Amino acid sequence: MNSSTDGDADPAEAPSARPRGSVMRDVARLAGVSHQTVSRVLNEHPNVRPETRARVLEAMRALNYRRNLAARTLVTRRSRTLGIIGFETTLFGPASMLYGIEAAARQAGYFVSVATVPNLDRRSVLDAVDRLTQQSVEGIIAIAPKPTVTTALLQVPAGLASVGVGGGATDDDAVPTVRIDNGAGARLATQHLLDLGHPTVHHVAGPIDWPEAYERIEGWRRTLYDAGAVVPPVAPGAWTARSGYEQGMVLARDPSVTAIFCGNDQIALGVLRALHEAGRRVPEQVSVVGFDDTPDAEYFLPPLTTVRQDFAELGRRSLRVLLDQIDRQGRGRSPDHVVLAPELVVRASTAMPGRARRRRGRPSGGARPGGPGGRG
Amino acid sequence: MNSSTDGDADPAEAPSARPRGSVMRDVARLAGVSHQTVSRVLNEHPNVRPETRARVLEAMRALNYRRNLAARTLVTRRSRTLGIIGFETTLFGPASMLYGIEAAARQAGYFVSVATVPNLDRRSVLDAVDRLTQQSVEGIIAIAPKPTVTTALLQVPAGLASVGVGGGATDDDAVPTVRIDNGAGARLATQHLLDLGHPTVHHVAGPIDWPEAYERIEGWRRTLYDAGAVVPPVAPGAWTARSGYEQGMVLARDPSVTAIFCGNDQIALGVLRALHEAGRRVPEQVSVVGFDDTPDAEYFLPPLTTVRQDFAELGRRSLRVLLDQIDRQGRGRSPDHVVLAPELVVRASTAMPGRARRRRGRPSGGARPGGPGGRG
DNA sequence: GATCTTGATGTTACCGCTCACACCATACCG
DNA sequence: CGGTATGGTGTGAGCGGTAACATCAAGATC
Repeated sequence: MNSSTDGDADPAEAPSARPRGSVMRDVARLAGVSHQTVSRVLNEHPNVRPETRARVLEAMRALNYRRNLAARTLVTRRSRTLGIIGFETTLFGPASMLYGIEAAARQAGYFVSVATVPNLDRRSVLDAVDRLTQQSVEGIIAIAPKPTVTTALLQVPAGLASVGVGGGATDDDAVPTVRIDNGAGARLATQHLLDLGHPTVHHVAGPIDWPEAYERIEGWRRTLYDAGAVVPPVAPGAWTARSGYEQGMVLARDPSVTAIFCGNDQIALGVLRALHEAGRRVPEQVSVVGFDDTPDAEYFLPPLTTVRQDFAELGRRSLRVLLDQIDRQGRGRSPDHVVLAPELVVRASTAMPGRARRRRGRPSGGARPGGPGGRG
Repeated sequence: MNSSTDGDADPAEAPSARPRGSVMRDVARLAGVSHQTVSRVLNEHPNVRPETRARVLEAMRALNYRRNLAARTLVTRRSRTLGIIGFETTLFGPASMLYGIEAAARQAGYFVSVATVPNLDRRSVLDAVDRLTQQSVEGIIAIAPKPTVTTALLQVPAGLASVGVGGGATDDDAVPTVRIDNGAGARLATQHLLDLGHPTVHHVAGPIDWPEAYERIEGWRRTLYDAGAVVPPVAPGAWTARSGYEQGMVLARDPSVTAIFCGNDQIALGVLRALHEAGRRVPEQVSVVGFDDTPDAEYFLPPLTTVRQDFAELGRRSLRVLLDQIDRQGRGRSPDHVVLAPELVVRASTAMPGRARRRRGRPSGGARPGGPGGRG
C-alpha cells in the first residue's frame, strides 16, 4: 500500500503478477505436513490419519484453498473437461440438449467447455474440434445434425472419445450417436392422421440436406405408401415459422388438403397462421401435426398435436455413451448407437376430416377434460 | 488382447497411459532448435530468423503439434478461458445471450466454460462460481436475473473479473451489469396502448421476485399513473404460457379489459389462447402486447406486437465489459453499467379499442403491405 | 527378540510450457 | 581496434500438482 509509483517500480516487488491464491504448499505448511499429505487428503487416499486429515481440511478452509486444475491436468493428463460442439444453440432443441449434457456432466464430476460453430461446413467444425483439443478435453459431444459434423469427429486425435447427438443416422457408424427415431416419429404422426380418416397427409418438411428432415420425409412417405394413400409432393424448406407460413399459404389454397404433418413445431406455427389467414379452420377443415413438442406448442391456437422428443434425455444419454467410451479408453466394443423412441402427443389440432369437433367458441379446448390440453 | 488376467498385469508395459501427442521438445528436435525457439515461434516473438521460423512451423505441421494449454496456463496464470453461469438456458433469451457471449469470446481468442445452475439460490450460484474458479477462468459472466447471483459474484476470489447480464438493476453497483431498460420497455408498450385510445392497460406480470418483472411492473404502473389512467391490480405469475393462460382466463371474463401488456411473449401466447377460447377477438376487442420478441412472436395468431430486446447484443456487450475489466486488472474506474434501449415492434395484436381492423378472413395480415408481418 | 508386514508420512522427479537470463556472433561506434 | 548495442538462440528454473519410491514407527508373526 506504500509505494504506488508504478512504471519505475522496484523489480524486486513482483510488479504485475496476478494475485494468486494459496497453493498446496501453503496448506501443507499451515497444517504442519508435507504437500503430498495434502494431496492425499484431497484425493481421498485412505492412508491418512483422521486427525491429520482434519488438520489439513481446516488449513484448506482457513486459506480458502482451491486446487489448481491446470497443474493437475498437466500431470495426470486428465482434464475432467468435456467439449461440446453446438450449432444453433438458441433453438429450443439444441439448447435443451446442451442443458441436459451440462447437468449430467456436472453430476459426473466433469466440466464442460462449449464451442459453437457459425455454420456446419467442415472447416468450422474442424476448427471447433481443434479449439477443444487444445483445452485437452477428454471427450467431445457434437450437437450434430449433419453428417459433416460426425465425419469431422473421425478426425479427432486418436484416443479422444466422441459422440454425435440429435442428428440422423450416419452412413458409417464409426462415430457413436444418440438420436431419436425420426422415421418412427413421422410414422406416428402420419398414421394418426390416417387413422382419423384423412385420405392422405401433406408434409411441410425441413431442409432436405438435414438427415433429420430427410428421415421424417421418408417415414411419412413410407407410411402413406403402406396405407395405399397418395403421396403428395414435398417442398423442403427451412426449420422456421416463416418457411411454414410460406408453404402453408400454398397448401391453404388447395381445398383437397385436409391434413398436414410439419417437420417441426415452428413450421407448424407458420402453417397454422397461413391456414387461419386463408380462413381454413383447424382442426375442423384441416388437421395439423408438429414435431418436437416445444413448451409453447401446448398453447398454440389450437393446441398442437405433435411428436415429442425428449431433448434433455438425449443429452443425458449422449453423456453416458461418452463416459463409457472414456472408461473403456478406446479398446473393445463397437460404437454405441442409441435410438430413442419419440412419442405422439395428441392435442386439439387434429380431428376427423370434414367434421367439426363441436368446440367453436367453447372455453377450454374441446373434448379433453382436465384443463388446458395437459401433457400427460 | 493376450493376457486378459488383469490385476497381476506386468507393470513393465506402462499399462494405461493415455496416448499423448507430440510436445514442444519433439518439434524442437525435428527442427533442430531448442524448445525455447519453438515457443518463440508459437508466441510470435519477433526475434526469430524467418528461415528458422519456417523450419519450426514445418516441424509442427509434420508432427501435428498442439500446444498444451494446461501447461501454458500453469505458468502464465492466464487460462484464456471465461466462465459463464447460466440459468434456464433452454429459454430463448438466456440461450441467445449464451450464444452471443460465446461467439464474441471466440473472436477475442477466449475459450468458454459453462456452468448452469439448477436454481438461483445462493448455494447453487456459489457452487458454480467455485467450479469455474477451479478451472482458473479469467472472468465470469453470469446470466443473472436475480440479485442473489450478482451479490454472489462479489464473493469471487479477488482479482477475478465478473459481470452480470440480462437482469434488473442491482442495489449495490459493485458488480458491473449489462441489461436492457425494462422500465422503458414497459413504458413503450403501455404508452402504445394508451395512444391507441385504450382507457387503461392491464398487466400480466412475471414472477415478482425477479427484478426484470418488477421493473416492468413499475414502468407500466408509472406510465398509467402519468397518463391519469386507472391502475388495475397485478397478479404476478410465472414466465410461462401456462401462467399467461390462467391469468388470461380471468381477464377474459371482464368485459372492461381492452388492453393487456404481458411480461413476456410466452405469457402473451397463453393470454392469446385464453382470449380466443373466451370468444374475445384480438385485436378487435382486446389488444395484447408481449415482451422479448422471440422469433415465434411474429407468427402468433395474430402476430404479436411486442417489445424487442436484443439478447445477442447483450451477450456481446457483456463480454466487452468483462474484457475491459480483465485488461484493467482490477485497478481504476468504477464498474460499468450498460443499459440498452428496447424497441417496440408493432404487429397485428394491437388496435384501437372497440374497432375492428378490417382484417377478418382476409389473407395476409391486414393493413401491412409487404409480406407476413415483417420485422422492419 | 529378529523379521516381516502395514500404515502414515516425506522426498524427489517429472508433466509441458514460459520466463529470465546467458551466450555468441555480427554490426556499429568513436 | 576495443567496447557497446543488438539480433538470434540456448539453458535452467519453476508454475502446482501427482506418482513412485523412500522412510520409519508400531504391531504381527514365528
